[in-house]
This record gives sequence, structure tokens and C-alpha cells, in this order.
Amino acid sequence: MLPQDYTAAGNQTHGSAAWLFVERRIREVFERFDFREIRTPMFEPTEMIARGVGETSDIVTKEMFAWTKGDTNYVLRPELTAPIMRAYLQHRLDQQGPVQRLSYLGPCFRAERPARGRFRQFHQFGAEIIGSADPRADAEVVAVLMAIYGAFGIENLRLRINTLGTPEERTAYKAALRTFLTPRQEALSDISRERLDKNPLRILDTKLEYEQALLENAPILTDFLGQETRAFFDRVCSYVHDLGIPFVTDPKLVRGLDYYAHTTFELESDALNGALAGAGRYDLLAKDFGNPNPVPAVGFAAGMERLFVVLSDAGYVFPEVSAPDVFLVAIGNEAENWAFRKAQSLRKNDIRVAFDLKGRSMKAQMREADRSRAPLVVIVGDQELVSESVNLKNMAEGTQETIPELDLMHRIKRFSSK
RNA sequence: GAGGGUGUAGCUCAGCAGGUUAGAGCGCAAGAUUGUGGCUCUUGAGGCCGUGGGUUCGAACCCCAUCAUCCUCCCCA
Repeated sequence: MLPQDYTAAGNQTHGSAAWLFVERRIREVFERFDFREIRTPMFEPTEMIARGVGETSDIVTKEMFAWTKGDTNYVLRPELTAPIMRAYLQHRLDQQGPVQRLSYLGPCFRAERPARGRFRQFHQFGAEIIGSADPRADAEVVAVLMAIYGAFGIENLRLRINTLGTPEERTAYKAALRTFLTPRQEALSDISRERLDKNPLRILDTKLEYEQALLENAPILTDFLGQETRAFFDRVCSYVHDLGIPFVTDPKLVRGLDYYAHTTFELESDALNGALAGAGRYDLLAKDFGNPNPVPAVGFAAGMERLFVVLSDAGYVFPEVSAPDVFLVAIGNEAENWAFRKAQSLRKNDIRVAFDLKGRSMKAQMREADRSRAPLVVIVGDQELVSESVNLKNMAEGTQETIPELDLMHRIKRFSSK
């Protein structure tokens, strides 16, 4: 048994074929929607992440794995939108075409308490459309997210959409909300009272019934939105509607990250408390990074582990791991050496080969062959070596024939191509 | 960060009110079948009973702490 400090809390080790299968399927959908995968570093300067995600956000204030090396502070990336925007600006991706459609899939890190569907190292997949202020871009992001869940046959989900408007509109609303809530702050929870000053929008998110009741008469964000914002949001909604994707609009949907403006949306499931995916438009992030011009952008981020929760709740059956084409069973030292070399030559011809590495009995090798689920087994002993023949066994049918060794490659290929 | 549940074999779990060598099923291994898998039967390997301390003649069991894990809250993917 290993010492208990050999593992860190909230992490998992993945060895399963299911993980690869899910990744592959996600990437297929991204390709279908013309997204190109981008990979950014696992750790980033704290400065960039803090600016991008927001100095006051929960993520930055209390959930980062951080360290210092030399004069620079680093963090393990807590999310990927900010790093991708950084990469876009730094590598001048706009020069490769006016609209960049980027996807990603990889680990992120947050120092939170682990829970169902939540880990300290977790994995996000997502997509960003950078360079388009067209409401169809927002709808495209919704579409690709829903298509991924659709690709797994998952449909019982709730999609909520809202607009946060422009910073000016939001500021005006924040002030109004604060004015409304301040005289009533005695009735608020401790957490909400703290937010009253810092970020009153987040109070809207409350799940406490008495707070929700209190908010019934509160000013509503929609009333503070200008003509343009409303028109834009209406177009986003109608595009999503055109795609046949069910959703509800929810003026109380706010998101924890500072960079959102205009469209925000969130995907939820009954299987889980937290969100499956969160998303939105973040036209101002580029300016936050010090870029002279704003860069319109919209994207989503979804949790792999949460997808797995939903899949396993739905009783999803993952395909079996891939089996070798053939298993080589060898009897005796000579035959073992033959099999060892034969495996290599078959593999050079794109045949997937497995064989025993323990010098075990033939019976044990057969059991191993069965377990490997190889459809064909080649059995070779001294007799076959002398006659330069091999026994080729069809495991499903239990039939076996002796063939010249020279025909082996051809026979395996012919069988596998059927 | 707050509250609660659970930690016994690779996995799923038993273990009566503290009592001697800690069990089952599945899985794994060997044999029955000396060159043939699955099915069956037999046998076997594998446990610091999460960790540390305490109470006791005696602790898997009781107490404390700690770690891990799960759930609720918080927040988010």
C-alpha cells in the first residue's frame, strides 16, 4: 500500500476507453462545426489570468493553485477563455482570417472542495468564436454545445439565456439594484450582504427562497437595456429558436466571471447541481488585456466530468476497448521466439498483435487470448515450426485450420477487412 | 470555508452487544484437460480492517484526531 500522501485530493486517474471515446466524439462535433483545436499552456502568469477572469471573481480570489518562480507569479490555469484570448492577441490570429473559430479540450485547475462532478483537476471542452459581433455567432456557440450533448443522445437539459447588456447598462442596473436592496439588507443572507457592495448582480443568483421572494419586486435588468442591446438579444434568441433548440430566457441569469457582456447562457441538468456548461459573449476581454481595440468574441465552456455524470445517470453504454486483430499463442521456447519476431513483422503491416509475456502454459495463453477479445488466434509449437505452418483459430466459431506460415499475413488481413 | 454520511481483499459488500487463526460473491492464479479459450468443479494467492493516538486484560467494532471519499450548502465546468 502506498503512503497516503502519494495522492492529492480531488484528482482522478483516467485509464478508461470511455474517456477517449468521449473526447473523440466531442472533437468530431467540433470539426463538423468548423472549429479548430487550440492548445495553450497548463500554467500562465497570474497577472494575465487575474486580468482576464476578473480580480474580484471567486476563481481569482480563492480558487487558484499559485506559486512564484523568480519574479513571476504563476497559476495553473483555472479556465481557458482568457488564455485563448491572450493567444489570439499575442499570435495575431486575426491576421489568419477575420473570424477565428477555436475549440479546446483539456485540464483546468481550481482549489475548491471536491464534490459530485467537481474536481480540483477537471477538464473543460469549449469553443470560442473570435472576431464576429454577429448574433449568429452566439447562436453557433449554442448550436455546437447542444450538438455535442446531442451526439451522446442527451436531451433532457435546460438551456437558459440572458443578456447582461453593455457595461454602461449594467452599471446603471447595478446601481438601481443596490438602491433597492440597501434598505432591505437586513433581510439578506450574510453572503448576499457582502455582495451588495462588490457585485450585487450575483445576488440574483440566490437559491434561498426568502431572498428570491424579496427580489420579486426588485428592478429588472431588462428595463435598463437600450434599444440596440434588446434588438441584438432578440436576434440571438430568434436564431437559436430557428435552430430548433429549446431554451428559456432568464433575466436573473448572471455569471461569475467578469468578462461577460451581452449574451450569457447556461446549460443545466437535473442530474447535477452545478452547470454543465456556461457561456457568453465577452467583447471587452481584449480591451481588458490592453488591446487598443475591442475584439468581439463569444464562447462556451463545459465540464467533461459533468458530461460523464449526465452520461452515467442516463445509463450510457460506452463501446468496448478496441481488441487486437490477432493473439499469438506459442508453445515452447523456440515458438516463443518465433512469436516475438512474428508480432513485429505483422505490426509493421498494420496488424494489431498481442501475445503473452510471461512464458505461461498454453491454456493460460488461450485464456489471455480470449480475454483480449482478439477474433483470431495463431497457435504455434515445435511441430508447426518444423513444417513452417501455423494453426489459425477463429475464436467466435471455435474452428481451426492449419495453414502455411507464408499465408498468415494475408489470411489475417482478409479476415479483418470483413 | 460550514454541516453530515462512509472508509474491511483488485471490485461490490458481510462482520451479531468489543473476545482468540477477519469472511462471501465477483475477479485473479493453478489444476481437473501433459498442444486449445468461454461453461463446470477443485485448490490457491491476495487484508498493517484508511492513518495516528487513546480507553480496555483484549479493538475491524468504543473515544479523539487526521487523511481520503461521497452528499448538502457556497460557488462554479
